[in-house]
Amino acid sequence: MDDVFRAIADPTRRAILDELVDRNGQSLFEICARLTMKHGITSTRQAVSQHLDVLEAAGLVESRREGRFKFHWFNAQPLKAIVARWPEPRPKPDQS
Amino acid sequence: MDDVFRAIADPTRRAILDELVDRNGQSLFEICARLTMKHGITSTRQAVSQHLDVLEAAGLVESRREGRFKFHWFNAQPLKAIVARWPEPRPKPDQS
DNA sequence: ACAATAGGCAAGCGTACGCTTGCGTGTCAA
DNA sequence: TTGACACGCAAGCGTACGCTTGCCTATTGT
Repeated sequence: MDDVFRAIADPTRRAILDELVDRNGQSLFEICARLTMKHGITSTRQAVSQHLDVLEAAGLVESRREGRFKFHWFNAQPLKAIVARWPEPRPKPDQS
Repeated sequence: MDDVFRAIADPTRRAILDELVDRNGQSLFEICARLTMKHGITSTRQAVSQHLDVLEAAGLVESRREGRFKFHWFNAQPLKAIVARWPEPRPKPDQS
């Protein structure tokens, strides 16, 4: 659970999730290309690969190796626990 | 929006939100006491104060000064945009 | 076979972050 | 008035994080 919060703390990783939602099952190179094209992120392939490792450790991304490609899929389930954690408390009283 | 992700990335700040949900409108000292009692967090008052600044910058906490006390209230609204950001994409195909 | 492609591993670097420490400010009570 | 209490400000420190660089492995195509 801690890993999920850490994973979505970085803007580049959030952009990766955005791109996987837009097109699921991308390879590492596809993700790199989309990050530079659509988000202006010029990070190296290794940097993106490390981000994907963090996302995968958080359960937000699943991957599968096929030949020389490694495809990545988004998994939204860990995010749902975030909002469920903090229910609405008694509201703040107005100053009077 | 970026501030929200950064704010909930830290476990101490998440514990602060937990305590504010449990009892809304606490002062800084109350929060410090609860963190040590219920979470084993021994951070200084200044550390907790800085955490509250981050939470307030993210819109997750509102505060009001009354006399020599500063009371804090939780605001869950910024959290709702998180789950709404990443809708469920086409699912990952099973290997066959 | 051999070159090109897709990706992995590990070390190093700079910065940001969480935290402490020391001191200052304002409020309340005796 | 004076001391105690609740909190703020700012500088410094150590660590973790994001990123690069260099080199290596494996798969594909010609």
